[in-house]
Amino acid sequence: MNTPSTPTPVNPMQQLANQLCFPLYAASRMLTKAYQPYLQELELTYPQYLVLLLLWEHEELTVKALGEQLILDSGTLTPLLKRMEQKQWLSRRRDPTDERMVLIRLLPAGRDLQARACHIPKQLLKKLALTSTEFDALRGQLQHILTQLA
Amino acid sequence: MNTPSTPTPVNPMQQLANQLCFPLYAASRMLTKAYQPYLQELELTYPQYLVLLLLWEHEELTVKALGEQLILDSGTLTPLLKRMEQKQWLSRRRDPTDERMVLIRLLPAGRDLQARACHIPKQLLKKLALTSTEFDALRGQLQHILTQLA
DNA sequence: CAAGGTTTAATTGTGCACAATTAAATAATC
DNA sequence: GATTATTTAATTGTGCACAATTAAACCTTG
Repeated sequence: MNTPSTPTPVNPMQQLANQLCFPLYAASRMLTKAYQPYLQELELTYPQYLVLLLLWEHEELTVKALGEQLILDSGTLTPLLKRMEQKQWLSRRRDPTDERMVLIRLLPAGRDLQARACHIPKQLLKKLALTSTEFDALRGQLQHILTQLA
Repeated sequence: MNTPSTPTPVNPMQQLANQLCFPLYAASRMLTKAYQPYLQELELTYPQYLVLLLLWEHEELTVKALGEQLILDSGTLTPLLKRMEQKQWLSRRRDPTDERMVLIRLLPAGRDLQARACHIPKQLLKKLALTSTEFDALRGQLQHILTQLA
């Protein structure tokens, strides 16, 4: 009872790309939500947490360097960093030797968060419940995708 | 030359969870960007495209059903669907038999997009450059994560 | 050293994403 | 059948995410 004038196309959601891209999109959002209970205690969002991860390593970074590491532009970072500045977690100042650049420096209150956040990765790993093998495979494939789409 | 009073913690970004969660977060955003050139031609965003994928299959769905499939709540969907309604891709009306529900129905202009979008999945697959084996493994692992975090 | 080009952030505007609240309709229970 | 509880969308408010533009500082090259 299918009229030849309206050929039923392949079930669109069953298309291979959609079977991968939607789960990736959804998993990313679920993951952010999984962090939420831990980050909320620290009044932190996931992107802000990523900024701190980098500052805990380097103490001082330019906006550009942060943007390159996180693949985020100044349109995202500038207001985010201003919010973090207001909470005294970091400072923002122009580089005196090159006024184009803005130096983001970790402040004591931001350093203090490190100890309070150090348990988070372990909690997340537990939630994910991946074997070591699965973990490595997934990381590798995500890296492949990042490389491909870079 | 390391003072014992400041024990250097494990490089935070090297923590296992961060080596997985950040790539997942980044890959998801890169993927959305990879769709952009194709979707832009159709004046469509990625979440709007996902709504259409479902409507191409079902013609009419409630907001609740869309939300369950896409893991999005009315706070996200209501304004998104209103924008799509304005473009005449779909209609929104209360279910007469249960006024709590809003029925989203595909309109002709929304149906027309199906033919214009049908090449997109193949283009994306090409960009991802995954072998069939990698593809299945990745899909399975993302599914695992979605299940774990559900 | 002046003109033109490049680099770096900030700004502007649009569109998710989601928590929390509200409000209306329906269902359940007494 | 009125009371209470549940379901469903909409609303409100905050915070990304990103394209496009702007503006200042710096660099280059003639």
